[in-house]
Amino acid sequence: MVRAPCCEKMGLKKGPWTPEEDQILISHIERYGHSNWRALPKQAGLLRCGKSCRLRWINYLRPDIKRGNFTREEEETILKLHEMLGNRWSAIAAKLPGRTDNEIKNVWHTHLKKRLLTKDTNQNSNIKIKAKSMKRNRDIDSRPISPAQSPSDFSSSVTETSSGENTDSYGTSFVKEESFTSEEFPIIDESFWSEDVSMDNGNELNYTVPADASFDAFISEPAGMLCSSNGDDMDFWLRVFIEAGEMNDLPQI
DNA sequence: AAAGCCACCAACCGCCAGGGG
DNA sequence: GCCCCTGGCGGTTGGTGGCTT
Repeated sequence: MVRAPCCEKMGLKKGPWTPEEDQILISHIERYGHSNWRALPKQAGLLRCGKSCRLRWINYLRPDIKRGNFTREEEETILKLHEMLGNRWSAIAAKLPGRTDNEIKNVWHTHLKKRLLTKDTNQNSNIKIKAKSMKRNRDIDSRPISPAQSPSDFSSSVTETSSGENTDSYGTSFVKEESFTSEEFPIIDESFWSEDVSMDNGNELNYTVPADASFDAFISEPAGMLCSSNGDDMDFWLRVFIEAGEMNDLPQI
């Protein structure tokens, strides 16, 4: 049996918000702000718990909320960011002005996940990508290691070309080879990472590289997925699957 | 026309981290 | 260091409306 919700316990209202409640909440926040969510409903005269008020405001009533369907660009951004960050909806939402984590989560579960699954199936689901040969349209030297570039500007989503080759948004080309799983990735010296955010994301391993790490430093390490970040801002990331011993295929820095 | 199914999405729940006493 | 409170997050649920049979 589930624990009785706090709202019910206190005789507070649950369920969909009425326009009247919305108006009360908006007026109150416009006038007094929302320094204390717990106290807010009482002050505003709402029979809701603070949590419910906060959620309603954050996800629906905030003036900067962007309504309407997600654009193709927004969906692509979500896919890229999800690939990088996993289910960190708030972090993804931070990169999409006017969109909420809840909204993004819903879009992911209702549209994007299915799209991804379909794509995976079509592409022979078990295929993993390995950076066998890398060609870049841009000189990798010109890429900032320091987080000064916007993520959308520097994200790299893998798409498949008609020739079966995969390219990212920079034209980095990947050759699909045999399948291999996370267990087969070489072990990384954990002392290298300033912040251990490693996680098992399906068959992939994700790591965060210190923002000030030199590119030399991290390509010298065999890795699954490599990212660089600076705090919350994931400004640069490089998606490479590298096998030990194949570093020669990487461009010289 | 009615029933069943499904997709969507707003809202809720439980957990966790951070801050203050 | 401990406890409590609060905000924030991600997972899940349930109501609603549209579609199919």
